[in-house]
Amino acid sequence: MTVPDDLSLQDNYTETPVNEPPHGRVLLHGEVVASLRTMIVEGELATGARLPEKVLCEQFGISRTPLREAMRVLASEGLVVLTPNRGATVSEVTADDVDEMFPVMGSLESLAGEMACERITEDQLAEIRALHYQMLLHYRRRELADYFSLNQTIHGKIVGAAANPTLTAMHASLEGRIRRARYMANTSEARWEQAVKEHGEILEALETRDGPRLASILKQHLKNKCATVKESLLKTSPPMKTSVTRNGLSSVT
Amino acid sequence: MTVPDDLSLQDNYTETPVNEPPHGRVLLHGEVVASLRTMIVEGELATGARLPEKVLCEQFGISRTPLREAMRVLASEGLVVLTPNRGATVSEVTADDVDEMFPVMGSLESLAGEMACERITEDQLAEIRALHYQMLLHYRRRELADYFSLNQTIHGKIVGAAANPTLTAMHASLEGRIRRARYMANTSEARWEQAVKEHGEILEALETRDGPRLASILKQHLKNKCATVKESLLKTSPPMKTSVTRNGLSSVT
DNA sequence: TCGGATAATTTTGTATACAATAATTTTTGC
DNA sequence: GCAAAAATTATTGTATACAAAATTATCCGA
Repeated sequence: MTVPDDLSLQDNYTETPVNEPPHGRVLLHGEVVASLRTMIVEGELATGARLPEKVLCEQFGISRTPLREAMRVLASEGLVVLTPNRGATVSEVTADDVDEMFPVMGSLESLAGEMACERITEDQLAEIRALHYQMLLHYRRRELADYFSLNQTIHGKIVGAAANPTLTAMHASLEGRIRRARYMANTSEARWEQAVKEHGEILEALETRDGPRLASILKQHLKNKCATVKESLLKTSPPMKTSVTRNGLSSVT
Repeated sequence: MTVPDDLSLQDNYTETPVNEPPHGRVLLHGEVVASLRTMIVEGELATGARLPEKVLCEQFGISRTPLREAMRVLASEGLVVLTPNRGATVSEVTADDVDEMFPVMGSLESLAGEMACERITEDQLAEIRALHYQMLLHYRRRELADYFSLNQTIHGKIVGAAANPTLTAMHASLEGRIRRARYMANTSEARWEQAVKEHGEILEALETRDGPRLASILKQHLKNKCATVKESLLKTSPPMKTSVTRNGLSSVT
């Protein structure tokens, strides 16, 4: 399997503090960071994959300077590991990492829920409600991927409703790292049903602006999600190795 | 006022994922990141200060390449703002930022407290106890700077006792950003007394391994700290402007 | 003298060059 | 034929070069 090798730099955006460029043009490394971040988080670049500069430079059509800047940033985000004189690889996600990340995610979302109850507007609530029922539809139809996508969106909207940029940034960063565990496939029917039930309670707590209740539901919801992921990690065979080559991304089983 | 201009690169360390270098030598940009991060967090480089590449390169004795890499990393940490074609400046810390950061800090420390109660060893507890009573001594003697320093250390030790690297990293990053508000000076006597009282309760909760109680004390403790900082920010005159020059850091009132 | 336009200078963003380390291949000795 | 050593190649880390943008200085007119 091979994907197109021209990763031309469209207008991806970064949340890194970069002021508006006076003349339209933007920093190259930022584009590359956004691109590679997506590729890593979405699993297009597998865990452990080497990231040779020359190849990536050719694919992005840039020189080594901005590419290397991007690598340093991704390393500081924990998505990439740098080994001096031996370059960069996509970082690994161990079961221990998952075990660490979820409690933190639970705290962040719990806070988000509490703040969201104080600040959410009727419009934002209506949006979340719509997403919720759309998600329920996907659940009925057993459309797992669509379900998960909306699920993420809803959690993101709740965090957004908390209107706290620091919280949003930390949540986004951690969410990206957690997403890499890609547990989606192996969710048991019972776990799924339970998650849907919790989402109903989440909406209810939001509607009644019951901050403490929402906080506690979200914390429990995340605890269950953590258990789901760990079950999945145990069952799943180790992820396939992909590598970056001149011809694009190729699976090497 | 001027400080020495040779910021030679000793062995500062980064928590960025960088494997051991096979041959002792380490990545230059990492050293610079650590150095500049400290300078920004400790307030040696004032909020809003421009960071001209040429000057910093001379001071660190390196070329622009690793310096610029360091700038990108600091930008991704939120300590520096990049404006295309106009370079880097130390980011500002507004009252709104403080208002955002503290609730998140409250959540993180609250989680840390809960986990610490589950995992803390007798040895770690003894260490914190020693630090606590040392801190009380500084309080009695009205040694504010020493008090604050130990205070930070204790909070850090509690987070460390939670034994969750993700949590530790996020806490450290946020702690650095909060420290920049440097509220220390204007803490009222009443606030100080209250904080000391809470620290007594913190130690008590740790000793009895009462996770929920510690979590709630810490959350309240951070809420009060937030109020202290905001009082202080209102009272304080805007911070003096320092700039980076060939001769070191110079105050320009 | 002041304001605005133009020119010189500085600073930045990206590309390339060069040196050092690591990986690979070839050679050599047994 | 195989293992170890040597030589070759590739890759990385840092420094420099060059072009584009922004800043500063200069000039000119009123």
